[in-house]
Amino acid sequence: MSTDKKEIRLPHHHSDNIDIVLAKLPSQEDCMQVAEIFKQISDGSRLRILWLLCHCEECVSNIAVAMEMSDPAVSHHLKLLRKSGLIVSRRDGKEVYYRLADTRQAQLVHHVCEEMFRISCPLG
Amino acid sequence: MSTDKKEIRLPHHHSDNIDIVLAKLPSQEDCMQVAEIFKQISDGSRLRILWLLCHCEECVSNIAVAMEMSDPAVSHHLKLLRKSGLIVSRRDGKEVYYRLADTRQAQLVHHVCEEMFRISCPLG
DNA sequence: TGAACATTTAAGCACTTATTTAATTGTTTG
DNA sequence: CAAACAATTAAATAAGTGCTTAAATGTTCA
Repeated sequence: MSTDKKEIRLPHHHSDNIDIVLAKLPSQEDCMQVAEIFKQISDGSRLRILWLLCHCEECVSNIAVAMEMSDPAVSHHLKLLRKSGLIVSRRDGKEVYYRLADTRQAQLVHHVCEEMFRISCPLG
Repeated sequence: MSTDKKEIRLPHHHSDNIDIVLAKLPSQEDCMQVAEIFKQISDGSRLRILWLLCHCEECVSNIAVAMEMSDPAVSHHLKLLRKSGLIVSRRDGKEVYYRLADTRQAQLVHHVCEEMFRISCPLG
């Protein structure tokens, strides 16, 4: 397994440590993978659903009413969130309950959401 | 100024503290505002550009070569990042230099990106 | 089994987005 | 001023997204 990076020669030279920085530049693949996580909280509706699931476990119809959204719209977002690994689901009778996943990614996303709301919406 | 929230009555009752949670639920407007920040790092190319600007100040053509992208594509992403307030620019002669903004949002985004790469791409 | 409830899926639509190529603007310097 | 370089903007396009309505699937219980 090789860890070589493509040699990049920049047209201009501004700083001496640019080569060190470029050596650590994440690959396109890694960036796409990480961006996929952030994509989950890049939509207001989905971010709001995730915020709720950071604070309680709930079933689809309750989430839909709380969000003032249709069931299919909520189901669509829950599917994306589950596919990304940020939430998990369990069925109990007729209802399917969703909650935050117990992973480091989910914990980090939870944390950054709380902080960003604190910073950007201090009166909220 | 009123801080009232719309009364929401859920179809099902699963937990007793759901009302407390719903009382703290961020508004749709606040969620859209915060999601707008996360939208900046929800695209792999833009996330990679921002990662670079977290580590150095650079001009457009150098960024384009480093990213192996066209100048207009890079310029497009830089425009979005600047509009969001995460980066700032300065012109020096023919070149325009971009760097991370000195704001709490930018610092938080920087931090969460570093952590997410560490967690999701430990070998990168 | 069949009716009612809960959730998901399918199809379609309006809208957004990332990129390319080409043209334009801004800046320096011969 | 004109040529060269740096960056941005414009137009066009292909792909993706969020939501709606309608249909289908899954589950319970009388």
